Amino acid sequence: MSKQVSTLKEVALPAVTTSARMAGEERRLQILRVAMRLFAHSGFRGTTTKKIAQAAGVSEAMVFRHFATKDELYDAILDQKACDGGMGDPRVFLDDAIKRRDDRAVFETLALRMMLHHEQDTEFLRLLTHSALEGHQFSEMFWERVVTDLYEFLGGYVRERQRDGAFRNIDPVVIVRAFAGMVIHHSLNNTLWDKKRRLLDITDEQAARAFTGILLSGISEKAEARATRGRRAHQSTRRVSSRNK
Amino acid sequence: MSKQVSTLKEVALPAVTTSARMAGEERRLQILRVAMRLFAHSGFRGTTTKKIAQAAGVSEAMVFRHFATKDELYDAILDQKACDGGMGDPRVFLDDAIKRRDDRAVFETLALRMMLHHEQDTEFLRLLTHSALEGHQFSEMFWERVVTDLYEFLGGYVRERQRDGAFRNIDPVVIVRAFAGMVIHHSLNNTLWDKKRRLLDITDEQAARAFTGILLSGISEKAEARATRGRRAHQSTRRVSSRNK
DNA sequence: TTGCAAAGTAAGTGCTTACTTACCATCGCT
DNA sequence: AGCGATGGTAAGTAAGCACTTACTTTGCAA
Repeated sequence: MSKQVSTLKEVALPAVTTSARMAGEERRLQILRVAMRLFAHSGFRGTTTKKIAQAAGVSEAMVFRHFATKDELYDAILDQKACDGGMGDPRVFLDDAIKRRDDRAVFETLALRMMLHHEQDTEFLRLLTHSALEGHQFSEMFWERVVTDLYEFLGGYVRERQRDGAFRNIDPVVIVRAFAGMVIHHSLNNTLWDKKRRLLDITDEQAARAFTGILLSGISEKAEARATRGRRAHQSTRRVSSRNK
Repeated sequence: MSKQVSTLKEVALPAVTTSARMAGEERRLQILRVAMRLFAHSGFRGTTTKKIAQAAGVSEAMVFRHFATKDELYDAILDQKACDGGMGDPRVFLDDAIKRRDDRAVFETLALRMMLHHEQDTEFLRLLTHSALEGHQFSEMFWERVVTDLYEFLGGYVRERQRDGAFRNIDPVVIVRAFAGMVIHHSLNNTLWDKKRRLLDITDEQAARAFTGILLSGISEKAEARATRGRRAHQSTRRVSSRNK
């Protein structure tokens, strides 16, 4: 590594050309959206109120008319993100699959929902990670509310299926961690590390199917469950995304 | 969520009480160590030169005597971390297991090595994540050098074992991603999100064994490979770490 | 048409930041 | 003893920060 390496990239986000005067609420929302983008990119400390104002095409004073402090603005953004919940309630959109005891559907739709959410709202993962690093309440709240809940819920399902004799007797929490690990790590890779997808370029559907396949084969009690499906789910999906070229 | 939530935690790192005059190189290393801790905690922008100086028990001017700029100090730290490589060369410490075609040993020792490294050098993951979020060269370099290399190496092994007929025909890159996901996500959880291990408290050995078990059963061609081992590797390891109480 | 509330700004305020300057203190060597 | 190299500091500086003040413009209802 050479000297003088660090040059934090400047994102010249083009000032939104909303020339005219805006209604109060409209301007408020616009500032919120703009600030969200900036906070997601540079974190709390890396984003100045001046930049926010410039990106919104107003003076700094306008920012402070709508939000008393920078903290308040940040919290307003996180509030919004927290209300989104993330991707909807798993208890709802997995209800059907769970009743049918369709393990593949349970894990695959969950994986897909998570990855799609992470992909369409890339700011979310960035805000969350920044928050976790900075020790901000948001990440703690998200953990306690969303993550804990998911572990409990999915862990419960796994436990049931173990009682059914369908899954091997592995600590359900470990299974959930393994599954979440594959999915979230993949999303984190795509939004943070390997945006160009140079190492692995597959669609979310392919990823969801592959991860689910590995996990289910990995925890299933019966060998039969493995052979049925998940056999043709791949064969060099690498660098052949439906999205690219 | 209530208003005015954000209060970035202040870490009152006690000033290192090294009263006396120090030799140049000694002081330099001390500042480096102290700064590493602070940068890992608060990132580049969140760490002031004043705090570094205070934590090292010297005046700010001393910091700038040893490092011309804050950037140079940061780079010096990342240089050191990068030279550590991370955890040693997998091609070396996996050599034996690979020659024996001992899949379990290959994945388990790799997982363990990674997790132990992450645990004993928690600053590493934090620095890396901060760097990735801030778009710093360090993360890119790490990606290109270490990560890409690991994918290639481990992917190569997987491909061989597929030719042997031992593994199912899944894209090797996907398999590596799934494996890395479980391991890294678990480490990230322990160092960033759930430091108290409230959700899952197992030793690195247990985690390595469990993840390897799931992965290998998940990708093995033969049903026999599954039953042999990995059967008794757990049964509610939750909340019973050898380290706690 | 006018009046007035709300949208908007220019130019600050005081504090913090990275970094500097000009000076003192102490160690080790002859 | 004494002196130069080196460890160390107090007190800056200019730029940048979050936030304020005092003021101007504009849409629109009566």
